[in-house]
Amino acid sequence: MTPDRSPAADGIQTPDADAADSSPRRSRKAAAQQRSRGRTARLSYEAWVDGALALLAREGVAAVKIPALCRELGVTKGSFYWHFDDVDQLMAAMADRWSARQSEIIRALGAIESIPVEQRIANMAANLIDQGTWATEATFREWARSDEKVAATVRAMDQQIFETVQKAMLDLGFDAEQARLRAGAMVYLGIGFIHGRGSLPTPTSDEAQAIIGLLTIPMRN
Amino acid sequence: MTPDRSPAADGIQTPDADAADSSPRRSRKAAAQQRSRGRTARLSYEAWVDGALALLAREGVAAVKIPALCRELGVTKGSFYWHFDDVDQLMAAMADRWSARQSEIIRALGAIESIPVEQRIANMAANLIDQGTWATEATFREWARSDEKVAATVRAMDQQIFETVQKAMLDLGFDAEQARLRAGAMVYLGIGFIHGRGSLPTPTSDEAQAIIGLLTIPMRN
DNA sequence: ACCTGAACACCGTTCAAGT
DNA sequence: ACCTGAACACCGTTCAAGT
Repeated sequence: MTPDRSPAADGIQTPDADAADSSPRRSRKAAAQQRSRGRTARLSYEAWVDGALALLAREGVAAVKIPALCRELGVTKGSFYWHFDDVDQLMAAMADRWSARQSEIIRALGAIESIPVEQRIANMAANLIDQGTWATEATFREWARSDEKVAATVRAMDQQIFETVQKAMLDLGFDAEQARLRAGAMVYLGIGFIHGRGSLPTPTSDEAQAIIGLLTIPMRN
Repeated sequence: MTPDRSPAADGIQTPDADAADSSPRRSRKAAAQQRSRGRTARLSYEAWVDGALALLAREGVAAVKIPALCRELGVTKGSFYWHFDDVDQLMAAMADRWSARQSEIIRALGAIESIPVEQRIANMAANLIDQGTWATEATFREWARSDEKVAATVRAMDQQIFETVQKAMLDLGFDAEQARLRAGAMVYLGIGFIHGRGSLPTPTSDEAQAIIGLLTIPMRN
């Protein structure tokens, strides 16, 4: 009921912090029961999340149902509730793992100093257009609308992307306000592409390049 | 399964054509039974759709359940299935009515010849930022991901908006390719704003104006 | 023509009982 | 520590029967 101010929503998250504890949102039940054997419990937990992500990738969001997951893993529904408090917690765990991966990709793409700034942005756009990325992204953003935990994860990712792009804009020589404005436009453009592709023809990478050009080198025209 | 190339998705739809038949997707059952009394059947049908839209506006997408709707209208679940084949058809009917309204608004905002082109675009942006519009839009776009009929309706709307903006860009003096590119960027930006607001701070109308400026008058800088 | 009432399948959740 | 099996509430859908 109260707005969820989870620490993950408050800025750049260090991907390693998430990767270190690979099951940050696990059930209170499981957490309490874990101390004695640790290993088996954790493996089992990861198997659930991996299975769910596999189902998601293969058959879409509508297929992620507890009975289907249990059939896949060869257990009964009751077992699920030993590992998770409810289905929302599964979703949060899936979102955590996926966002840790994405977060690492964004960080890597933005950090390579050896390539020019504009190329870094183009790489991020290419990553977005890549099928597989946008499909999973769209699914998680859809979930975010009905689950505050997932929403917080998505917010943290958007924030990280925004800050990465903003820094790139500053590196290009724009002043603070112009950098903020242009970075915001680019992030909204990317989000719009994720949701809008299907309504309008998907831009080719040349066209994507041209649109990025509009926002990065306006004085050339 | 096959990509839905419904005629409505292929270009500008005349809003009046939609408005004339106010229940274009009604149940095959209802359509067959309507000839003798017409009036009462239609009123009842509209009451269902209105009730569902009211529920949607008041309590969000998760609250649009058949039992809740029936409670509100004071009937039993069985009654619902006399008017509709299934819940997807209700959604399609809701989407139709809402998109007819939005379509008319867009058409009106784009058509006023007396005001300058840039102002027309700014008006469309203002309509988008208006709360109420974006909330309902986000909900329908969410539904579109799991319902092909709703998806077709959303596609038709995006297409109409794109063509309106593209025409505005041509009026501003851009050549065909630049107009297409910039209009595409603006539409994706708008869609991104609908889904992304919440992740990033909502732009003020001044900021929105500045972003539009980036895409409409690049040579000024 | 329009609605009721009862049924059925399916999903999320709980929990006592097993090993 | 981890899982089974059976139960319950809830939602979508069907359909014979009422008026």
